[in-house]
Amino acid sequence: MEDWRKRALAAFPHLASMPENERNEAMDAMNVGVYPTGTVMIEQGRKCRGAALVLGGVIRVYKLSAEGKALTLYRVGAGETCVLAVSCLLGGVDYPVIAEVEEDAEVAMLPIGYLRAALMKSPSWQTFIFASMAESMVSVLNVLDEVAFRSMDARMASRLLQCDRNRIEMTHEQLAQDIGTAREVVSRLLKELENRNLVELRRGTVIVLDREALKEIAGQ
Amino acid sequence: MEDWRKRALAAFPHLASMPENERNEAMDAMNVGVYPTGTVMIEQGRKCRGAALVLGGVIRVYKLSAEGKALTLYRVGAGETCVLAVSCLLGGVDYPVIAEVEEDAEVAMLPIGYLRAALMKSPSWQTFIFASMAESMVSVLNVLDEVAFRSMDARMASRLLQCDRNRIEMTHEQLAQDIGTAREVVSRLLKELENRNLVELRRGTVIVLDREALKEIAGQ
DNA sequence: CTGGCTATGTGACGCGGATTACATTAAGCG
DNA sequence: CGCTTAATGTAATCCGCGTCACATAGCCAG
Repeated sequence: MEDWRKRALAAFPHLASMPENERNEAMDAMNVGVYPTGTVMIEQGRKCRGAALVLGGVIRVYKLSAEGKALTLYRVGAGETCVLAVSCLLGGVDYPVIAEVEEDAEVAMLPIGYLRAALMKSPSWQTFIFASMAESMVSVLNVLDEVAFRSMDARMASRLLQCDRNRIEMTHEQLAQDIGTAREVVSRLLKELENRNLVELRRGTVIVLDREALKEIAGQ
Repeated sequence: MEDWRKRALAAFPHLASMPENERNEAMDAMNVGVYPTGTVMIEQGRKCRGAALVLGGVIRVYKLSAEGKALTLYRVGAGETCVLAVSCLLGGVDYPVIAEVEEDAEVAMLPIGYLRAALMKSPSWQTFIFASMAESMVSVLNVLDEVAFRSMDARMASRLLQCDRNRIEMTHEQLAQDIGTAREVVSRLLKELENRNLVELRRGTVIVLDREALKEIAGQ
């Protein structure tokens, strides 16, 4: 068995639990590739050609304003798929966001035709795709909620809370692009948090010291 | 044939073009009801129990902030379905928005169980549901774009452009709830537009006079 | 260890728009 | 027809945060 197939099975339980012939057929249909950081998988307003199953690495999906301001919608990691794309594929609509590789990503592309057929006959695929769709919808709605109703410091706090091991290895500039503001604003807000001993600042990383207090700021 | 069935066929072409036995089975599974303006179909954070196919009237889907500010995501009219709900249903996630009847609505509820089965075997249903999903995703992304990147006057202008026969029968308060701002702001912006002869203001309605100029303000 | 780059710190300033606080006007109704 | 209520007009003010304009500080390569 090719190497990527093992990784695919590890990353996607629904594939693993599929009848063997069905699984092999699906995997035969996939095109696997490794894309380096910075690769733009999908551009604003372009149709895409398949469902991208991510085996490893991270893809960031974001919107870009006319003036170049960015706002991250969500990230897609191992075991996930870029469903927004799938939904647009199947619905035949343009994909109004940008998807860009953030950490070298191994991706299995499943052609739209195969996926369509699979959705008809395979409960595994159906459950998987619908669950992914719902999940990404919820992500987008959460972003919308934050952008529409919350102040920058609340958004900053809630961004800091989504990290593992209380470290975020990003520059202020990158954080700014994430939550959709200017770098100076991020610096200001972080400095304020550091003064209150809620975070520690290093060059290129933020360390969270007090999650509880940040939750308070983020607001429920 | 019951009356609502005719209306359903008229509103949903995919139903009409379905094999007759399949169609009848689907319609037998539906629960039809008329809901008056103001009925809350789905509340924030509640799971819902079926796919709502709208036969007539309008349902407004919106988000509500902690402080009570509202922001409309999209409206669902005859021939459409509230897919956000469907997506959450199928994905088993909570529905993080509110759906409320804006104009007395006749709705056919298709139980989740039936829908699941139908999606497995019926290309018609599959196409319909995926198209609806993609469409609502695009709506939400457009709202996000506006909220995140555009100024109030641009949002006002683009709101005014989505109307038929150049009339919008809403109070400033309602418009404010639509685009997520305060009533005073709407009044100010509209007055400004009236002074520039782009709209005419009556009590409870706005009349669009110059779509081209509004498009200019809305920004591409 | 030094020059040059990238990341960060910080103040000053301005603008959009939210808020407050009323005045005014139109519509509906007894 | 006057009263009541809902809708609108309009200041004045405030505040978040985006922008500009730099200063400083780590970091790596030569």
